[in-house]
Amino acid sequence: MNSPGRLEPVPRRSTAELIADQLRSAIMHGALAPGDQLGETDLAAQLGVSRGPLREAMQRLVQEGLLRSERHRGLFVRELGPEDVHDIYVARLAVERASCELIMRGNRGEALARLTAALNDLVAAARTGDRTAMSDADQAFHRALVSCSGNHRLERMAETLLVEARMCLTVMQEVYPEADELVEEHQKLLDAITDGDEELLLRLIESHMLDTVERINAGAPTARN
Amino acid sequence: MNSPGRLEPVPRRSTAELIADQLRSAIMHGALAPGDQLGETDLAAQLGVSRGPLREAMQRLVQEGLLRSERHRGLFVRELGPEDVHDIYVARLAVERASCELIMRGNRGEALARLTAALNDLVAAARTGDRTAMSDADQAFHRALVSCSGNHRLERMAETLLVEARMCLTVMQEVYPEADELVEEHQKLLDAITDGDEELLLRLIESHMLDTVERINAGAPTARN
Amino acid sequence: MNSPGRLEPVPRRSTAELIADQLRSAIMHGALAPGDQLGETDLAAQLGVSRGPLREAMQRLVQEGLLRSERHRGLFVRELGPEDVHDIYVARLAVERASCELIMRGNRGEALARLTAALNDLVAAARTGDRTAMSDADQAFHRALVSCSGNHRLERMAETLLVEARMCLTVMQEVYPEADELVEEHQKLLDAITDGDEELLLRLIESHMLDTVERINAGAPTARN
Amino acid sequence: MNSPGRLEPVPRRSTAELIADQLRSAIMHGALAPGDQLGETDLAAQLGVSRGPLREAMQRLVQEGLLRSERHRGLFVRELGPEDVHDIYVARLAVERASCELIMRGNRGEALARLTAALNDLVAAARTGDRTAMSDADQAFHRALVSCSGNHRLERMAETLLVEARMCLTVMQEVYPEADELVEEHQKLLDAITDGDEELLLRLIESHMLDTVERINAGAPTARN
DNA sequence: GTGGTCTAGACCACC
DNA sequence: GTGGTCTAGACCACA
Repeated sequence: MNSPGRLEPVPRRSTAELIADQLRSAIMHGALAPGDQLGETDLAAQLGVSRGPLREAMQRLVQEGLLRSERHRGLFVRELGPEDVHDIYVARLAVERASCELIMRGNRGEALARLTAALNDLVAAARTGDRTAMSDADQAFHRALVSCSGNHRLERMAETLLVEARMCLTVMQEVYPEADELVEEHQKLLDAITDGDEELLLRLIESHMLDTVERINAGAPTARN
Repeated sequence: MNSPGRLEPVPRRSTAELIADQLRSAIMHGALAPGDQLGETDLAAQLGVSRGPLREAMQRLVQEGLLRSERHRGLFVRELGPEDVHDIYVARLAVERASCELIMRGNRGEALARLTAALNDLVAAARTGDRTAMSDADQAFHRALVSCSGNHRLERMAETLLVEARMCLTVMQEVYPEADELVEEHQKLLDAITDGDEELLLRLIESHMLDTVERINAGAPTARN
Repeated sequence: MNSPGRLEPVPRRSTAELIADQLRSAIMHGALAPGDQLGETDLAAQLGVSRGPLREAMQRLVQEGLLRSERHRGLFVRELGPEDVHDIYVARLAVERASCELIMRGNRGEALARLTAALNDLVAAARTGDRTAMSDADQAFHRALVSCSGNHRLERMAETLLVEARMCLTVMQEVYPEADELVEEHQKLLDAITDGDEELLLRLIESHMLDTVERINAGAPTARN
Repeated sequence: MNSPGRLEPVPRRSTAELIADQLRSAIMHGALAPGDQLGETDLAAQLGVSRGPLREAMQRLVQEGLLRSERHRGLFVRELGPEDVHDIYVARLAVERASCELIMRGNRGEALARLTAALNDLVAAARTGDRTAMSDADQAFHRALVSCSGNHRLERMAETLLVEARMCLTVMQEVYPEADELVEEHQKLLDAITDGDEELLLRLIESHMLDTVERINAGAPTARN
């Protein structure tokens, strides 16, 4: 916690980073839908920047795998098919499972504090019934989970995966679980951490991921890859 | 309200502006106290910037009157005496009175909405009993009041005055009003706006300001100017 | 009041401050017109200073609101639209009205002396028929008015507002009142102070400001904001 | 598997991608060492490209975490400390463990074929005794392992992690295992896959990773992070 | 003063 | 026409 008015280094992020965040968010929420082309001129105008830094930002997203580059054609938002959904959640499982293990063997106290806070936010969002808010809180919970592992590489990998997972949900909103169910699943995860029951926790996180794949691919019209 | 993920211009403020904000906040909260000298080298290191932009930022604060420049000696945080307290609150009265008049003759609906929100924050802060939070909320209320006038020049002038007013309070915390009283005074202001009673509103804002001067200068040990 | 020949500390102002004054004056008189870009290299050469202090001076004017900063594009003289004219004069009204009140309740004698002198200068300028001289004298009268309030914050705020008001006039010279009218209006203000008629004074200062807004926005081609 | 002579689309990769590969390779092999600054002008000249595409490529590596950006200072090769070594190998463990599971439950035949080939290359490299060749073959083995999982996200994540792991080794070459040992460890992994012994395989891959962390951090002088 | 950063504008290749 | 690419030039910040 910062004492108010303390002198701290001014946080100055590069323009490319700011733009990348903006684009990532737009892709995540579906403002830029899978398959959409990203026109440089338009985007630059909308974002109030010139094409240079915009191109740098887009290359970041290409690197992440959120954009697909076709030479001399342009950049497009990557499209997701059923096998992508599976890939994404299996990869998330790998990352979050490792995070869980690290948490159980590490500083469980801090993790509990942060995750409890995240769960409270999720409950609050569930009460409003707002799908977007619920998704945001869901995502924040899992981001916190990985962050609590203390492993920056896992965090880095999770960041992209969470955005991709969100894309899956955005395209097919109808299959998102009910508010009660969503809260309950995360409550169980938290309980397992509280109880120190690692085996249970790993089983829960596995089913949490794999069930989601089932749900999405069951309900979804097949998208092109 | 922004739809999430909408593409918006990336907000990029200059380094000098960011530093100025940081310094203003530090002065406001007393981390840089009246009379303190601002060493370029130290500050630059603490803020993680080089001396160039730091000097530019400091010149901004000199222009605002928060810093005092002594040639070839350095820059110092301006000290406030009783007559400054009076000056500040009389100037605030001029600005906020004008704002009130504009609000009563302008878009009262929007003003009510924003000020009600600000009052709620103040009530919440009062419940915690945290002096700093209460001051912040108090300040935010008045900033909102002036902002609702729609007059950018009044806003600009208020910005500096609010910081100076805060400096007065920071130096002499003991005289800050009780939580109940604070909330009540602002509630009355809001009620007057709701009722459309301009005459009452102007009387209230006047006493709100002049009473504060009394309270501060009564309770305060005389500071050097 | 300085007794002539008294030895007083020479006011050694910083380079940045001197440069800022130069620039402010240039903007005020239209040598730097609204929308103009301020090239660092050129200006530094013209003023015979290096870029460092020049940048510091320009940041002062940005803080005042006379310049607008576009990141990595440069600094530009702020452009004024009709709503700016309104904002400026309403803000001036707030400041000068407060000053008038303080004068009527304070040392009216000194105020009368200084304002009478200022009015004489205005009359002299009116005789020459030189528009710039008249504007200068007009501005000096109002600066003196606010200065007589004895409130340094009001003076500080007036300083910028007077420059902005002058910019409005510079852009649209044709609407400036006739010499007779100008003198008469200020004579009335002075009379009201002499007579101690506060109510009349406030009414006069209000119409003085608001009429000017009317005159400017009526006669002026709409400028971009 | 390409049948030789088949006509396939030429992989026309963007300039930025090609440059990124070059840089990544240079970092991996230590031609660009941790802490080194990447001067735009120099690099552009050396690579025979202009600064635009170079900047785009560098932003890719920033996104990957191989470069660190300091605003207005430049880009630097990220430095690795002991805790980074741990992070990297734990993350690799998560990725490769998941890959192993997928292989055991998927198309084990193809995996065996590709991994046997990779092991043969490793053996050949071991015979030459060339450290770099051994590292290359080691890396190729693990890249193949993850690739056999068929999960593109795991592949993507492994790509960066393998480069980072290689950086760890490059900095501290002396701790790289003996040729015999290296071959033996990988032979065991292959045997476990052949035998279909998933439990053993997971234990082997875990110790393979964690032992490496031990070895590196034991033998290494503490590097700055 | 040097070098990072961004903008603006031009040219060329592809569709 | 649009995007990919590159150059020129200015601002910005560091040393």
